[in-house]
Amino acid sequence: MATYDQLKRALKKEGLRYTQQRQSVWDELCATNDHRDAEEIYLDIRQSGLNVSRATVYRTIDVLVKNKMVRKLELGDGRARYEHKVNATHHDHLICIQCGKIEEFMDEVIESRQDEIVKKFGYKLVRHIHQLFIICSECESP
Amino acid sequence: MATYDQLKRALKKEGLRYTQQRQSVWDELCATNDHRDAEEIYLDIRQSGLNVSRATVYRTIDVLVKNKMVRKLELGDGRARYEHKVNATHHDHLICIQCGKIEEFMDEVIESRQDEIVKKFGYKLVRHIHQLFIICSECESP
DNA sequence: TATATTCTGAGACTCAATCTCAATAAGAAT
DNA sequence: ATTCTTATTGAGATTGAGTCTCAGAATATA
Repeated sequence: MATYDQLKRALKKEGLRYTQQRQSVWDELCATNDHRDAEEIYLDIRQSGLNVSRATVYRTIDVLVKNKMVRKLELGDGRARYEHKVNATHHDHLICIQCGKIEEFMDEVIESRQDEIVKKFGYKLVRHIHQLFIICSECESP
Repeated sequence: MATYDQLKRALKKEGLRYTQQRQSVWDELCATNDHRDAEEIYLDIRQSGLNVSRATVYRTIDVLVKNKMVRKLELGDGRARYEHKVNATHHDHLICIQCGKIEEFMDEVIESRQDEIVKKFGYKLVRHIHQLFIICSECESP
């Protein structure tokens, strides 16, 4: 497993033990490039024959997010989505308000404008959320 | 009251009755330029001697948001914030992750880049969220 | 192997937001 | 103004994502 060491390292850094359940959560997150919520991840783990509790799924995801192995997406609908960051470069999201499809975009001009804005205020940028809510081509003309 | 007609018009458009409670919620929202959550607005209404239930506060805010009289802000902490849009121009937000202070910014370059990105995908932009989470100058060097 | 410590899971709990439904109020008709 | 119809309100129940609890299980250390 390619991401085996990465998990072990993160857990060690946090002073946490390496367990089968934590590996299962990480494996499931890496299994797809989807943007799933915690419940979907929980169900997909059970689907694959393993048994990890909801509590452990949430707890493990928190550790992974803290260690930047997983990104948490807040779309404003009350359910956070998660995506693994293995081999991923920075990007933001386009979200179809009809079908829920999520796509990624990245724009250097926007990135640098953000830095300038924050600088002008005399602040320090920690992170940003940039989401474009759209109607995708399939939903527009089905 | 300057915003009396605006409320009446919106309610009529929605086929809803004009009531004292709905006026109170709208008044309270217009009373400040803060970014308050529903509970704060509810408490501030009670503070001012009026009595409107939490349910009515939530229900009225929904109508106001739908009619673009109020903007709903999702900061990812589970509590939506609201700001009235009387005499307001479009802007996005800078949020201090230390003290919670919210400031506004607007950048034409970013706005047009957004349009171009969406256009390139062949999609239709409906709305966007752009939030810069920062540490403000007071929090950085207190 | 014994002992200490962390982890897990089931379900209780939290909290913002929504829903229910009987009582009340608004608006229309007379 | 009074009556009638229908929408609105409020108190509290409910929902649902996420967190917490704690006894039992698993892991690490002596």
